[in-house]
Amino acid sequence: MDEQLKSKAYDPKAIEEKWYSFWLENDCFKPSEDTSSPVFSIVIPPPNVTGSLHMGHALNATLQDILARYKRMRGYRVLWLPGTDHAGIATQNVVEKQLALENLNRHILGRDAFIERVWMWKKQYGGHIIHQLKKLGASCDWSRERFTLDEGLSRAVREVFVSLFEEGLIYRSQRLINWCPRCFTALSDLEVEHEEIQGKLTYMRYPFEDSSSFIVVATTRPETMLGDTAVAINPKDGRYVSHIGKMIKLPLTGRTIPVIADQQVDPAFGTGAVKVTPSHDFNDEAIAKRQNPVLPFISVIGQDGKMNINAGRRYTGLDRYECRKLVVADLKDKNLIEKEESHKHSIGHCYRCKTVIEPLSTVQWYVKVDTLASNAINVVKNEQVRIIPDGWKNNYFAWMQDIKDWCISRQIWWGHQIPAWYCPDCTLEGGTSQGENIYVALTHKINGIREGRYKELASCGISHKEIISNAKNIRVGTSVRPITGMVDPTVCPTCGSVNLLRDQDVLDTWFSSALWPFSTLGWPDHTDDLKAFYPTSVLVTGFDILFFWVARMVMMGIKFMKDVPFRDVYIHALIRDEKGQKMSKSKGNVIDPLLMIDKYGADAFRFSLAAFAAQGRDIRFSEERVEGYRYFINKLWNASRYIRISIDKYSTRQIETIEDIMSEFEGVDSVSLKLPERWVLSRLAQAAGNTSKGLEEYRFNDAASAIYQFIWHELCDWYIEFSKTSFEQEASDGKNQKLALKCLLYVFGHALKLLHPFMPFITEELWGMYCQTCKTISKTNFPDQLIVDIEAEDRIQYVIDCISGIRSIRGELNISPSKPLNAMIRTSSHAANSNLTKNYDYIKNLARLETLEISDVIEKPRGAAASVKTGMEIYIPLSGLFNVKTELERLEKELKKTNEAINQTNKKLLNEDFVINAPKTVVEKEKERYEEYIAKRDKIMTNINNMKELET
RNA sequence: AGGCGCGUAGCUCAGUGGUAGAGCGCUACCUUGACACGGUAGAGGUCAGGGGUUCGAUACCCCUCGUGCCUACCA
Repeated sequence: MDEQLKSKAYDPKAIEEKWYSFWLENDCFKPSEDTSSPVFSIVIPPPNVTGSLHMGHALNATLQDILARYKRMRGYRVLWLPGTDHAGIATQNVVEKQLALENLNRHILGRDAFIERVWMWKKQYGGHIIHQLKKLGASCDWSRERFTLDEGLSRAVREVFVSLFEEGLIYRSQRLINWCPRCFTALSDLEVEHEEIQGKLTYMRYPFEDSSSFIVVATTRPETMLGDTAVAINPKDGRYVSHIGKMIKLPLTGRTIPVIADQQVDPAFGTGAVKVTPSHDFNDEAIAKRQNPVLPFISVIGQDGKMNINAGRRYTGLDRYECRKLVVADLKDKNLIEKEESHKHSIGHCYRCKTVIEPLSTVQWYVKVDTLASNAINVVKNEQVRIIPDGWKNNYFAWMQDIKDWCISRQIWWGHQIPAWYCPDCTLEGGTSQGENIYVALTHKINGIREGRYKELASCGISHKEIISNAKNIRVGTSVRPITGMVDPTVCPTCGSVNLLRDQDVLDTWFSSALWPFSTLGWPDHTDDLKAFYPTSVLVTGFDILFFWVARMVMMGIKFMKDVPFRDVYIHALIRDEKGQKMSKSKGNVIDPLLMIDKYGADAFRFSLAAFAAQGRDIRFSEERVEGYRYFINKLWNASRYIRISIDKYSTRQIETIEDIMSEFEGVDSVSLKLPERWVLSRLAQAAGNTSKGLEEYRFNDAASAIYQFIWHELCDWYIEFSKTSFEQEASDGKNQKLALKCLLYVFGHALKLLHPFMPFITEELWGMYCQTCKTISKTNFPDQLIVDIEAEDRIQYVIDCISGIRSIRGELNISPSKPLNAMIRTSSHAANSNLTKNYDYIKNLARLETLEISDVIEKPRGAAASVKTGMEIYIPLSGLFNVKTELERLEKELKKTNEAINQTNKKLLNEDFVINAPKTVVEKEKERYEEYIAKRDKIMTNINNMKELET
């Protein structure tokens, strides 16, 4: 006797690892060699290499795995390509934290040594999330695993960069950007999270130069007043128009600044007068640039978030927030604070470290996105890319139409260093040397100088080589021409100088992620994989990266592959905790998927995620439901035990393999089958159809519930119970065909296949129990084109109604299930009579009857409980332990229900408009219902009267 | 401020222009030969509120309330 027959409970731990290794060893996850098959390909949205699996990943991977496994069983050539991205800022942060523990920092190490160090870290910890995906059962082709900093992917990045630059779609520009003073880098607009906070609005008095009076401005950032270069008012604002052009003596600084006019100023907000700090506020930058001449830009805050020398000696070196306090205090001393009021406003935070971002004016690299974006809009409009559910289309369009140029340079070291070089020896049009516009800060003093223009350093006798190897920071003005190319240049193509400096910045990680759908397949080479698997079939992802990836992948795909990167985009929900809160480390409400797998098994966890994944809604994770699906697996396990026990009991021959039995059974003519067998085959067909339909339409929850419903409430609740009778009948009928046993195996085998994409482990385990030599269930065909048998469904449904009627009487009168009953059924139609008679044994056994009489001439016995159904009346004589009062109550309740139904139906039928306007079929149906209920009511009333006689 | 979504059983959620559903929980009875991680039978819902369209609305439209998210340059 083997393990299953002994164990009444399923233990996932024992088998999951075994089967995962088995699949790997047998190359089950690699695309088939058969190039004539249709192709289905998915690239995984690469998780951060620093990451560990969270619920979002688990859901994402589970859905992809379900699709991949399903399509494999459908005969597709499936590629699911895994990998991770290098997560520039996040990874660098992690390693820098490590260094800090050793009292080191990246500048001490130097760039090369630092990068070496990050690679070491990646080698040691980077496989973490991949390992977790395997625990989940993900059927990725691990032989094709990629990383955004791979040699091949880096070549793709370079190719794209150079090509976009040469086309003028990549350029450098000095403007305000979002700067994270902690990560010390620029961020794109998307990487800034806005959060509403309760702040203060400070009203400050700015006196006019002539001290005649003052103008009051309101601000949330008093410290920036040190960099103000104007006060703006709306040109239509009568209160202030006369002030336009007047000069203000800016407090604390001694500078004078003008009052200017600008349309954007809202007279209704604050005082209607706005201080303008072009260097530290995006609005103010725009106002400054609209003025003629342009307002001066005075930067008072440095990259470290501290005030710089321009802020004045008193404030230099203070943190922005310290300085704010001091400025307000100083103004108060001078009686220049009018008031402070509390004020709600939203401010930007770094998405990696949550530090408040600082707008700073710097030179950065940008991608010009307008034409790329409009193409990306078109392919969604004309459905070359489908977004599912399509509610997200609007968000996509809205974002795309409003898109601004993408800042792609980051001031960090971990990533793809920008392939651009500068020549300090070339001469600009005006005759000045480019070296005048390259500013170098050295790590230490050389020849008495620590920082300065390249030309200055060179003239102090510092060699080019020394400059490069000791540079801490190199800033290059926008007037300096970048040199780029697929090969690192060694000489300047213009002047022949060999003194080239490489751009220090790296590219945004998302820049390489945007190429993922084709760079992972080998582009820019024309590989077989690229030909076979691009465009990919579907991208499965959460909406939070719709813009980060989907949009950018579409742009890059169209641009470089001349085709969209994927046909479908399936956007799944975000997983929240039971209270609907977003899971986050800081809230401490994170549920670790691996914990769930440990506790309930990967199958139960996966199935829960699929069942949760209704379209267009967030998911509140509920552990209780996971537990519920573990029970479901246990149910399946025990159904299998029943089957194996039955085989032992009824099969005289050697056990055949499940594959043989299933194919043999396929040849059986349904005419030779009894109704329960025909019924379960039909229900299987329906379940298979619904499961496929759900998966094809990305309605994972529908697919999951179709298979759940079938296995538990049809196969187990009814067919297995019917089969007990069928087996006995076949054992005694002398033919020894064992059709029912084969049918059960056939249906069970198909059910396992239907379930396999959701629950790969248990289904493989059970499948294997019926055949040591068969191929893995993952390589069988998904059930398809099974036959629906409506007649069998209707007839068995009638039998089920009959059995339920008897069970109701038992249940409601509180009669023990073990007490055998005698039942009489009076039928009122030939069809009913013949149907029930044919299924006599099934009714008798499933309703636990001692005797059963079916006839159309039955006289209702005295003292019997009754149940009235369409076409039949069921009587259970209960002399002795019969409680008249209880039975009366039961009948009264039934009568009430029936009367309500009659009223409802009657109301409709009396409504002429309904009869005239409603479709004929609906009216007919309603009439039938009415008749049925009337007949039922009459019978119930008769029974009630009988009962009352008995009572007296 | 705009845009999007959600409000259905005690809880978590499906769903549909024509009889309101699931899982968990609850009640009663049952160690019946696959399964107590189980079986059988029950209880429980003005489908947020108000208006409109319709023969008929939980579903379609409008408004209100509640709630969540995204976008925005009100200093």
